[in-house]
Amino acid sequence: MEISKTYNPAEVEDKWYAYWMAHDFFKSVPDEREPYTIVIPPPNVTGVLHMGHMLNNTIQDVLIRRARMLGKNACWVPGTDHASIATEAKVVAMLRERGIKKSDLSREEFLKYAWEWKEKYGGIILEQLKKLGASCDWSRTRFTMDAGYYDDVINVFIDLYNKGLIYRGKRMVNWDVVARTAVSDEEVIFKDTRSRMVYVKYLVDNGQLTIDNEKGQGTGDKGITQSKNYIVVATVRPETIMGDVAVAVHPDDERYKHLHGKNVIVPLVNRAVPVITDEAIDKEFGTGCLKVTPAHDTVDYEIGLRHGLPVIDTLNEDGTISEAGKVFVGMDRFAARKQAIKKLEEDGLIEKMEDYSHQVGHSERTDAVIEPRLSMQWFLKMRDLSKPALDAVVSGEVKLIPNKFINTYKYWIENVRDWCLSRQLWWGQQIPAWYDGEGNFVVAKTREAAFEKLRMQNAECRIENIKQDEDVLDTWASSWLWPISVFDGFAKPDGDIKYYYPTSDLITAPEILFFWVARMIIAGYAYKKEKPFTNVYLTGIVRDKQGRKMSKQLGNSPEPLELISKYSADGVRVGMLLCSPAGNDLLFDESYCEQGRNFANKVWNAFRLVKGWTHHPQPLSKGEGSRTDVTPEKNQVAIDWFSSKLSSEIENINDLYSKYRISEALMATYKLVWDDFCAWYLEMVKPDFVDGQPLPVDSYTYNSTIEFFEDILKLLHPFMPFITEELWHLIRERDEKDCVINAEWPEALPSDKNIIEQFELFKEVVTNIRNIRQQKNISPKTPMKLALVKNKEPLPEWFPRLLVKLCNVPILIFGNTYPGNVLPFIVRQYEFHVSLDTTLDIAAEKARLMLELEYNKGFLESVQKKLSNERFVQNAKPEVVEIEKKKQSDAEAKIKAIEEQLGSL
RNA sequence: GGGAGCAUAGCUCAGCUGGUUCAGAGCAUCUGCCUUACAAGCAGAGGGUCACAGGUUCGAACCCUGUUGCUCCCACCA
Repeated sequence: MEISKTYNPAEVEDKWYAYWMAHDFFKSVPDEREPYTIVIPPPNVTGVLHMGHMLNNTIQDVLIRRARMLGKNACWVPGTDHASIATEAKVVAMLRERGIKKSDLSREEFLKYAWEWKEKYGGIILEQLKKLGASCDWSRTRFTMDAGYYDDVINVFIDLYNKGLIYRGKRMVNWDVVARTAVSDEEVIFKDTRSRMVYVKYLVDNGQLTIDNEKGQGTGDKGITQSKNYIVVATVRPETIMGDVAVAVHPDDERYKHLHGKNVIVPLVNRAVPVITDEAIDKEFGTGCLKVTPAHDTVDYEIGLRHGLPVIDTLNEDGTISEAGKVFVGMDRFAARKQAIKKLEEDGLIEKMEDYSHQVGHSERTDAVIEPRLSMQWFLKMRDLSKPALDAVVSGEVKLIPNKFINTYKYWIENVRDWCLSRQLWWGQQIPAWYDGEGNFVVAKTREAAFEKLRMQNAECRIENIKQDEDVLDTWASSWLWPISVFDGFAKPDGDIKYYYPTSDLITAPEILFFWVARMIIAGYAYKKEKPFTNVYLTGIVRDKQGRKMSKQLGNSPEPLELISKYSADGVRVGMLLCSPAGNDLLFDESYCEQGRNFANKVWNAFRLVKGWTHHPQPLSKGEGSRTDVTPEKNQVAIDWFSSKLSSEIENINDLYSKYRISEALMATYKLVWDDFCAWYLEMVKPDFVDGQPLPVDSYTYNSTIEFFEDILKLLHPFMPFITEELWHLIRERDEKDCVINAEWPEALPSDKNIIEQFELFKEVVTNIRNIRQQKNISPKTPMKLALVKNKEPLPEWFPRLLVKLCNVPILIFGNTYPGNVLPFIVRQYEFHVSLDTTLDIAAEKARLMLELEYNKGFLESVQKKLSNERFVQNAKPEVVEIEKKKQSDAEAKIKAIEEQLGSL
């Protein structure tokens, strides 16, 4: 059978994914085993796979596959999030392309389009995950707007309302003028923005008064005191001037004391407003005067409340100036800003303008500049509800990995503010509040239930006149129930949830620590009296090589599916993990995927080698036949060594997994396979050729090698599920259900430290000899002769025959050297000579030895210095002193040997 | 403005309670090899004042202080 020289992943991947599915290997049903559960962070239903998903889901799949192999009942629940704002925006855009305006549609019509969209595009991202190899239990796929899920969200809302934790009120909220909805504090991104600070004159109402506005009155550099009948207010939002209802100064500000209680004229609209005093004013900022616009600024709103000021809302929900603004009505806020400046200039009311850089809130979804806006919304009181979620993380009941996020988390919870739950959108769970049109409202699940309640407040109320709240809930008010709802935890508290909850690990991005993780923990304690998961693994952000976040706009993100077709799913998975240290951002580069692909190919070729062996069905006894150069005795060392090495590495790998150092676990596996297994083990046991034919391999060696290979496939499987499954079936005849996906994770047997140590010595000798070949330009095919000249302890008896195998150099002489030219080298306390046919460059050799001598003398000196330091000998631990003493004697021996060599030259 | 974290080879990172081989890995680089598993490979080599400056200690990449540079989080300074 001819096996391709390179691994061809395309058909292999589809074949095995279908095979796993057909055999229900991803499916989990509760049983007597220990559960291992992951709920996927549900991607937006409109989403397409990006590199962040690739990383996140690769890690989840690695963990779930390993758990499955460890004999746990592994359950990975997939699904999607309805993502109200994002999806609604996409549907609106799609309708606009078709010439349909959202405003022309009824709610029902719009939702019909939205659901059509969801049915058509909603599954794309999940299909893409399958290409990556994600072993989710697809039969459990959930969507946050599924009927049952929808009910859970509504029921929780009603419950929280009944407990007095949800209230409705007119508050200052973050308003997204593009999406025309309120958004939560977490959805506001502050960005450094350059604006113009405009210094606007507000004339004092009483023409008699003169005010001095200059700092350092009369003594400043200008030397001139100007008297003015105005005060100057600094603002970056002159378009809000029409909403001004006062000018505030600090009560202690000497500059303005004479104005307390006076009126000033608001420009543009010529309204007289009082000068008030408030502690909240920063005397140092701007001119120390604040224009008070309660409708459009949080601070101003609070000042307004304290002083009983009116609220003039000059903005429409789409960000245009409202009727109440009186001027620039209907104009967009930014156009109005320009116009206001122009008008103020014309009126001579601008003192000066400055460039000003500050943080401005933008909508996470639409990137529109957020307007603080007063509006009627629903809020959830967070303080008491979040208390258990704080304790859980602080006590370590829920672990954050890496734990540097604990501080951030703590700070957020401790300072959490009430959560604005309502969104002025249609796509989402509609708020179950009902109004009778006369100022009464109730919260109830159905119209009928609402009617019953409303009748208590308003006997006249008629069922056909009551109206449900138009708003929907924030998306996160549904996804915070994800770990409970995906198991029908509300509807069937004694069902699957009992088995799977709390889930094991949550793998997600730190960006949504507050949005989602914190709130899931809150909901978990509120509704299950228990944490939703034990470990939260926070992945880094995928960036490009220049450290920029990958984004569509920058166009710096590779297309994941193209990467997969180029480098194979296994290659890309390995590539993602190679560059993702735990908890740090990763600078992604395609070359990592190339490395992953090359690694897959290496494994493939190791298989080709083993597959090409012919082997005797029975172990051969010694001396049987002439072609039995390869005997079990000869390979015993290699087998013993690798067996020990394998076990100690399994231990190491398990330890790394337990610390969630996935990238390092991969690297340890990589080196075990590439270096230990391929470069050393296989090189030692592979058969020699006689007459162009490889000698048969004895069955003991053959079977051992196959078993090692199988263990290696198991260790590789979480990282490279496809190639390992393919090889699992090629390497041995299997039953239909015998797959690596459900094979048992290899056990670390007791390993022989001694043989591992001996082998390290062996490797050093081999490297030295190969180095000499390289230096002297001697082909590996040319046999060389080696002498062991000096040794304190005997070499393991197997050295000579394995040296022949690996570097074509037998040790022929012990305790003596060769006549003629020899090249010496020292490994630990052993001195070797290689016999050379070529003449030796004495001068060069002397120079080399002198260098080595000098170096060792310096080293010895530093060790002696340490040992002659009394305080070191007294204070250091005895074993440390012992080590230093050993270093001293080794160095002395080495120096002596070098000197002897120099003498003999 | 407040807080957190980071700074180790050209790149990405390890380095766990200060003390094993005068600082490790992978990739990249350089040199020699198409050696019948693999050139997506083999063999070998080079490469670091552990950001900077002080301090503690017999001993510091590691602990302390300061400086510089980067990143992230939080925050209503108009």
